[in-house]
Amino acid sequence: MARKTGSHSEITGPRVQAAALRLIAQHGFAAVSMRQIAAEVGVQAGALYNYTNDKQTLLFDLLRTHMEHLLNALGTLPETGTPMARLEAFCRFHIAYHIERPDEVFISYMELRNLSADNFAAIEALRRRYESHLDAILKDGQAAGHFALDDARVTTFAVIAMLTGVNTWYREDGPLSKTDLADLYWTLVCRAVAA
Amino acid sequence: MARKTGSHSEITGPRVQAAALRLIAQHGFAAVSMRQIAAEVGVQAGALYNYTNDKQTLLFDLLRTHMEHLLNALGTLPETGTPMARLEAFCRFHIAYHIERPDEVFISYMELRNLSADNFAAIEALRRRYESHLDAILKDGQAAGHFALDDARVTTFAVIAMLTGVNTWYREDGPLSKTDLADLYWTLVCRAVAA
DNA sequence: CTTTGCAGTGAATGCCTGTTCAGTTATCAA
DNA sequence: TTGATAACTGAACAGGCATTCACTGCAAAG
Repeated sequence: MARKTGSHSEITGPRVQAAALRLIAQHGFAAVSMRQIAAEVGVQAGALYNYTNDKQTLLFDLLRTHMEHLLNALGTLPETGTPMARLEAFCRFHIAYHIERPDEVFISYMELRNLSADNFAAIEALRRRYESHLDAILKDGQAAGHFALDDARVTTFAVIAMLTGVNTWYREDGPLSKTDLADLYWTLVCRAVAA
Repeated sequence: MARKTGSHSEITGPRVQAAALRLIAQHGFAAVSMRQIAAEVGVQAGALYNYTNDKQTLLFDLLRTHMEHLLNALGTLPETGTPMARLEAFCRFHIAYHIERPDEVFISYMELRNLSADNFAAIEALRRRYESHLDAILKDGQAAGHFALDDARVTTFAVIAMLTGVNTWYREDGPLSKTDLADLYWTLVCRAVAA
């Protein structure tokens, strides 16, 4: 019958994703060719089509996978506790998760415009689900009188932009530990929203 | 001698820049061809080379021009007053300037990786000059005891990321006026840094 | 009215693109 | 050992790429 052991597809498949992720993060989706990705994996360009329908789908799968993992990880955060405690947990989670995945984060922001209309809508829906989690925390805290917000929606955007901005400058070998980093940003967020 | 009146180059030149700006912001540098830019202007691709040495220089000039205009505009802000007043002026300036130029801002962040090494270094230097302006305000306010900052450099990055994030969601025809917008962000920044 | 030279054309250059597919190789099941 | 088939190759396809350049049309200067 069919081969089982000795099948390479379970090895090559992830390697295609990894190579595409790295190269697209570095050079941009349009600037990276299927031949470059194949060379990184060590196969010919045609072999990539065993693992993706086309280049567009390859990009979409990278973004979709990232957003799904992000939402799954978010789902493990406790939903109980004060809004302040939940906000702190969210901020620390966001920084910790994003700082470990700079390539995924980078292309999830940069390559949206290279998605087809359908694919774009799908990724945007996932992103909105993520943002609505923070939005809910802020509105709960506002209602409970713990936060003083002029506009919860704008605050959501502001906080997420601020936290995600870490990826543009943080370096693993810099002077700040990841704990320092999270402490600094949490202080800023906390002061900005506290009543 | 040479023609003066009737020369089109003073008209076509800016039109090339404008078309390139618009198309690159929409589709990305690598995804836009010289033929597309030429078509937008209404000439053949070869004619573009009367206005730029090559595609790379066209991108570089767009980013350099944007950064120089930004720094020039920044230079008109008063250097006197309390650190708090200067910080408020900076925040309102940053939002107002960026919100009016979404395409320039977008490509200045997104297309850095498509610059040659030399060109990248030049743009980065201009960006650092801009950021150092905010950094100086924060350090002055810290020294004068008006701000309570755990790390001025990180605060600079955090504030700039937060303010620039406006461009990702603000729509002219939305419910918020630009004054509302600036008020909301200034409140957040002020609370985050005030002693 | 002739000369000047700018602005733009359109064809050509050599190379790269995503994608397909007939054919080859390697490994397993029987 | 044989037959099946997953995985991959390498060539081919039609088209697009940035860039160059001999040439044309035209508006202004002298």
